[in-house]
Amino acid sequence: MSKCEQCIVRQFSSLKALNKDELLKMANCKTSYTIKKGEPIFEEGDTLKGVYCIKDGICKLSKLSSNGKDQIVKLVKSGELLGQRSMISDESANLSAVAIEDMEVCFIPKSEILGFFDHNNEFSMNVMKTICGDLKDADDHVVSMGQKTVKERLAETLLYLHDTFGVNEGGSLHVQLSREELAGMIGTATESCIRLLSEFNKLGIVEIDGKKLVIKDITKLKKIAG
Amino acid sequence: MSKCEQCIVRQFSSLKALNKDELLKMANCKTSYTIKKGEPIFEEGDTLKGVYCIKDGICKLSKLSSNGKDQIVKLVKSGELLGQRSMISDESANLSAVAIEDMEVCFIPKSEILGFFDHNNEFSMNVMKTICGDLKDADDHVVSMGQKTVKERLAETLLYLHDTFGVNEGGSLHVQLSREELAGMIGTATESCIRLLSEFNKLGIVEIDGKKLVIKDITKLKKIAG
DNA sequence: ATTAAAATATGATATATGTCATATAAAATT
DNA sequence: AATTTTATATGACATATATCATATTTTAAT
Repeated sequence: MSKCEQCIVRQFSSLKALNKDELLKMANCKTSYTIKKGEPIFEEGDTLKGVYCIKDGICKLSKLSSNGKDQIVKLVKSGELLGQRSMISDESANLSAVAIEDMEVCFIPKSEILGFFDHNNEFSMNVMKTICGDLKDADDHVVSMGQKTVKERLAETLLYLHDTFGVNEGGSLHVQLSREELAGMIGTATESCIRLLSEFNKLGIVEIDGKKLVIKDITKLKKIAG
Repeated sequence: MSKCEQCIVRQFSSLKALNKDELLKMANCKTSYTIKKGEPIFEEGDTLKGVYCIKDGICKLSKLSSNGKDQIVKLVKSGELLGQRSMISDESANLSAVAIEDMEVCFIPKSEILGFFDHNNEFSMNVMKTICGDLKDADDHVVSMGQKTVKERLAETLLYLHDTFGVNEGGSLHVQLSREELAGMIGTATESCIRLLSEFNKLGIVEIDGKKLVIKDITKLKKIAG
């Protein structure tokens, strides 16, 4: 069982407010998991008994719509916590969390986290700020979905992937989504997504090599995103 | 200066956790406003120096998109607080709040609210739960925007207005939005919104009398909303 | 290595939605 | 009451996007 003190998650998440004692206590009750690409951490409707610390890897948070398609609401990377909202609202998960690359996560039981809430004000405030940030992002997402065209949203999404998750050696976006997943982020049909990517490719904005996408003209992309 | 103890807002909002002393203290530093239909409470980008208690009336929270149109993200009614997120994130307002009917609101300075945060755990927890509820709603909103057609979203929105704000004597929806505003909620052009309303009218689903909309066949509407 | 399955790509076409023009109705102003 | 402005409504048309079909490429399974 590894310690929580040196864990990368501490530096970024609300957990940075925890002191040595609290971290030790947490290390004792956590469970570590490895999750393979494509596997779920939890599914919408699941009753979560705690939160998940993402130590490594990236996952998608999505929800199945009545049309049978998955809308991806958010991507989450290492250093973040999953399931905070469900825990606070005391509701089942509203979204499914599925790994889009191999992941390492730790599960921390609800009781432990709720204990921190009562005794560590800074921690509570951190969680609250995180959720407020998520709310702002979600509101902006609604505006974008309601007012922008698919093309604008594709441009916006590519920029988001670039800025949030960075690029590999060679310059391709680090997050490698299938066309279906990319379409699921944008809120469009897979074919439309493919077509627009081809268009961006022909315009010299994006270079396509299978799942590897290289942004060649970020200025144009920003102009399109509006 | 009226008291906060009997105020309707207390029953519904996070403020129900406040004790008599806290309410008295709050009553002493609050300012009451009357806001006429169409007037803003605050605009996106404004620096808020506190939160607003909605005592009476309804307002829209919206954001201007790069296409020059306003997307309405949420409607807020009496019993709710405005500006909590900005206060916690310590950021300027992300959305504009504009009255869609005459309103009575009270302004409570930031310092006052932040004091409650430190000393009243139940209050903090209430605020957190409210914001978590907003986040869930916003996520669902994103899914709906991304995956549903304009017709489905119109049906959904009419049902939301019906269920959340109720109907007048005569059965018409209590919230009376202009067609432009309704379109702004759905994320579509005003003409498309008008056209689909006409279609619903011809199908006997909605009765139209100017701004007054009566839902005649809620079952069909639910079926369309999906 | 061969085969099967899945993902990507593209064309053809249907449909939904946006835009522009214009008419009518309602509301506000003089 | 008359006039102007604004909101609602509808038609005509352009465009964006979805759907269906099919080819090709990539990945997985045997």
